[in-house]
Amino acid sequence: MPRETPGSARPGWRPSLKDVATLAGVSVMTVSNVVRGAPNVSAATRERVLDVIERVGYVPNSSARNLRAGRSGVVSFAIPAIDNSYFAELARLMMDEAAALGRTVLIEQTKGDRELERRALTGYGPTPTDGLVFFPQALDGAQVSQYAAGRPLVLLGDRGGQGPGDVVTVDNEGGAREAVAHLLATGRRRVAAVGDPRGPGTENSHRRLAGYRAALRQAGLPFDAGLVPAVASYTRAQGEAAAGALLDGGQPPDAVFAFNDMLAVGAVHAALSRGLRVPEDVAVAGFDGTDEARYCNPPLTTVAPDKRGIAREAMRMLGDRITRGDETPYRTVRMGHQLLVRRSTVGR
Amino acid sequence: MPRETPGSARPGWRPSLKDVATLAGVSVMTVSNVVRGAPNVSAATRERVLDVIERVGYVPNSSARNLRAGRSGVVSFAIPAIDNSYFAELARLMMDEAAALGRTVLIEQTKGDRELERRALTGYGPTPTDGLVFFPQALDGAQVSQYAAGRPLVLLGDRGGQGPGDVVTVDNEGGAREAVAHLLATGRRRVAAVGDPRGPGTENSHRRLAGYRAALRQAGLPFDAGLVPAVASYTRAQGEAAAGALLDGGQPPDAVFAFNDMLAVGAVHAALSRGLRVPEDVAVAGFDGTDEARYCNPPLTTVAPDKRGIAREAMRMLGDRITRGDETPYRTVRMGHQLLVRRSTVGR
DNA sequence: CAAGCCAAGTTTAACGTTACACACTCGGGC
DNA sequence: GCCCGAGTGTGTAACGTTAAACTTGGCTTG
Repeated sequence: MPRETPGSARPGWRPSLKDVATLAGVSVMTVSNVVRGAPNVSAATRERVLDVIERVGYVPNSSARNLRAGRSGVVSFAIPAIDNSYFAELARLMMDEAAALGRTVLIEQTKGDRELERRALTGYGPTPTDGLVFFPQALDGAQVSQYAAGRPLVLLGDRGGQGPGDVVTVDNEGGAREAVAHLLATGRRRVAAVGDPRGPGTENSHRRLAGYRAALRQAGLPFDAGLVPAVASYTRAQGEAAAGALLDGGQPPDAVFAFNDMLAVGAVHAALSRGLRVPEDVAVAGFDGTDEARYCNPPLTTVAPDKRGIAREAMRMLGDRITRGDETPYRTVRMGHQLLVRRSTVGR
Repeated sequence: MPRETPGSARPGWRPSLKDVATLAGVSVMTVSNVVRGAPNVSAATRERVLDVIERVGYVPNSSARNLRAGRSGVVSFAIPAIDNSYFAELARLMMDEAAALGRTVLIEQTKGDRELERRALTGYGPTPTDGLVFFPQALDGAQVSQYAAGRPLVLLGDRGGQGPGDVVTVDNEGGAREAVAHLLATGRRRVAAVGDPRGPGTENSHRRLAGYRAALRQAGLPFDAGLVPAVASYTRAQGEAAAGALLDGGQPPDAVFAFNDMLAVGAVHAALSRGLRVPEDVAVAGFDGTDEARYCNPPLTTVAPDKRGIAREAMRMLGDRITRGDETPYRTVRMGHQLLVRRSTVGR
């Protein structure tokens, strides 16, 4: 299916408006009008131009368009890792919501790296983006604020008070408290918390840890630092390692609350591979409400944020900032969550 | 952290080279030279310019750069769904490999939709891309060839003979055959194949089905269409439904070979939730070698393609087409795979 | 000491697109 | 017969960046 080429046909060559115009015997503007569906083009002319476009395989050059328009219609979704089921599902929803608003999503992996997070925030990089939805991990509020500097920004995850952008979050502390309270209600007394990322870490982790402590307090149980191991990342492997170490210890827990579903899946695996029964010997609960947790064996009890709601609100707020150049004070939206009780904590 | 703004400070305003130049008292080209690290700038001048850049928060406009350069450094990775663990893992690797080559990856979800696949191929859309790595699902070779028309293209997955672009694949038929042969070798006699997407579907599925049939043939077993249900998508839910229906039938299988890990996870879930034991009552094997399969309970036997190799080769070949305008005949690279035997087929 | 050369800049002209202002040609109303 | 407006279409300038050609002045070199 060879394409016609008015000029020299260099390898990567693509026809421009000008080429189409020449071939169709009209001006560049008329072709542009046809392409954009603008008025003031007769049916006959339109037909002729469309023929040529079809014939030479013209596709508008989005770089030129973006330059002209001053915006690209692309928003970045900056997350630690796309192969974390929660982020994969969230990414899918973000793309859906963005598409509904006529935007495209560019996924950027920050891997919890300061420099990569900085780059995502500043908008450095080969793709022009109009703003971003950002899940911070390495950077604190002040740094985020400094680097983003005026770019439309929506932050995912808890923030104490005013953030450097709009915030969409769930009640991390409440969700964690409910999950742990549920574990305690089923008679567990040594509940481990897996996911504390020592040091600054994400605000989310701190909230979930706070929820854990609150649940213990309400039940009149002491906080035991020995039941709260550090993890290097929120992966299945780290969950297995951390839970495994606890289970191999002198005073193993009778329940594990993992700060996300990846860790929880790892914890379940650690228990089962040691011949322990879940939930009889050790109950496991997670956070994220991923599909993976649902299909885990046993199915995983988990705190499920309203992911679609998060995606919808994030894209809506970001869109407002972009199109309206919205200068109103930053808002925080807290989406709902649900404790999905499954067999990993209550058995059959 | 307010930024200095020479002109009027409209909401979405960002400083350009010109603004920096004015403020620094040099020409635009000098600023450009500083930014790009080009020579012929004195240390003093460089210093002064960098100061201003820092002060006003200048970030290069990539639309203008891309327009000027005629390419964007962005490649698209078009897949059916990012929340399929295999694609999520592959996406991560693609991004890593691309970054090593100085490129960025834009993930596009086609959802097995003809129109979305067409858009990905033509490069329509707000983001300029230099080419794409494409996992076809709805479109056949001729259509792919027509729509891509000269764009650098790497196809993922089996193709009979010459494709409309470079091809990176694994031995789907061989992998499937090995997996099924393994099931048969453990004494299974009624092996179901879950994943046949009736109609055209992906070439991969057909190859895996061919491998399944080949293994049966080698073992002298008849092909039973009743053991090969259709699925609507390669998801956990479809795997559960398809396997569930088989297990609830009059002549349930004693093993299930699922065409990907998502389906396999669903199949395991279907079996366990019916009180069946895996692998004692029904063995389950998958395809993809995802991390999720490894952490499944019981851990899932799966055919693991060399995903990193796939990502590396795909990006390398695509890069060659882009930078060298490579016009050599299309090549096909077949990456290795490994049958990872785990407890879902052999027990303890 | 003229010729040449180098470093440190500047000027110019694109890349492809589109907003805006302008031009032309018909019919029809007065 | 002249003007007006609607319907079509064209020309110009600008978006921000950079390759390439050009300028300037100081310094080496034969």
